[in-house]
Amino acid sequence: MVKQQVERQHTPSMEDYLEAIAMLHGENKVARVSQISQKLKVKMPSVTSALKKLSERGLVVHERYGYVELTTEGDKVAEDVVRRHKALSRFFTEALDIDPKTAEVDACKIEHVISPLSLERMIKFIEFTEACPLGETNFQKRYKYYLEHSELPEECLARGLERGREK
Amino acid sequence: MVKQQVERQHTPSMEDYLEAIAMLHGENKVARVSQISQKLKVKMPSVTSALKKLSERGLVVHERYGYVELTTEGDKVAEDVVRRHKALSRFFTEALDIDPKTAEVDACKIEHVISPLSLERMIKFIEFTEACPLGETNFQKRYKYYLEHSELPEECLARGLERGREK
DNA sequence: TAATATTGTTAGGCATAACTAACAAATACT
DNA sequence: AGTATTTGTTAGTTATGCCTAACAATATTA
Repeated sequence: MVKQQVERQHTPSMEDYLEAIAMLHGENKVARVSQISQKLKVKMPSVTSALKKLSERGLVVHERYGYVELTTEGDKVAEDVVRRHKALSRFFTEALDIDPKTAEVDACKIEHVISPLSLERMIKFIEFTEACPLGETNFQKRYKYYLEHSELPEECLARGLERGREK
Repeated sequence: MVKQQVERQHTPSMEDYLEAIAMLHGENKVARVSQISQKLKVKMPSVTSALKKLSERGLVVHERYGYVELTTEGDKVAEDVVRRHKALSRFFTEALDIDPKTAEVDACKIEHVISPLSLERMIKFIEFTEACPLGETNFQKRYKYYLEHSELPEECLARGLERGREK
């Protein structure tokens, strides 16, 4: 009788603002409207109006012409976005061998929509492949060979395993 | 001097409509406003207005109170969305061992934002693991063991490989 | 066929989230 | 200190994409 699926609390846009503010805090100690604007590639008035909404929701503190601070709650949300972002970016680069730039772009989009379960599985995937590379039969090595040559590496063929060929 | 990154042609919402219409065509031969409405969980007026836009863009043919058809162009777009959807869904279920329902939900979101490269890599990943399972040292088997037990399977430990421990 | 139910449309409203133009405050420079 | 530049805000516009309410066409059925 109660709403089953919890609605996402914040929009992708709001998450982007929080993430940018958190990153600027990490880089420069402080966050300013102009910097947020640059980082997110939106104009300053967009930032001002976003900050107004985030203030109302108790996620940031921002007084006119001043620095932008995250509240405890805002920081919690921001850190979670950053966590998702990093996990995705890492999964794309390390597991799928995607170039860092594309991985970044994709992480920026997907971080807002991926389910907690899928994210967790990607993290587990990376953990596992790192913990269990099995030396030269290394899965990732074989996978990357396949990516580069578009055909299977020898280890996959040279064992006379006829599994799966013609039924 | 020319725009580097090609803007996405259609919004997630428009892609959803096209995808739904293509699916209904597959299921029922015809697509109607009420069915699209049900499938996408939006009200009928939202469908009507979306169809108007899609008509203007030459992606669907829809005359008042009639069936909805895809143009050649519309079908091309729809099929591409479906392709992305299926690839993602498959990657989540088969590579990450995620339940089909969550995989569907995530595919529905991510299909609109993932880069062609990342998608292609996920497809390659599945192709590779299927073509090269390496029998009992099967990567996926070990990965699933790790998921279930939260610790590494014996094959990963029982080889006296000290790689990476301390330094 | 006339009444009813279903389906679809139109009109109008609302929230999000961007934008430009104009103005105001703060900072930097001479 | 006074002017110019940078930074930030306000006001107003636009586009997307949903919604409800009211109405219209189509389909069903008594």
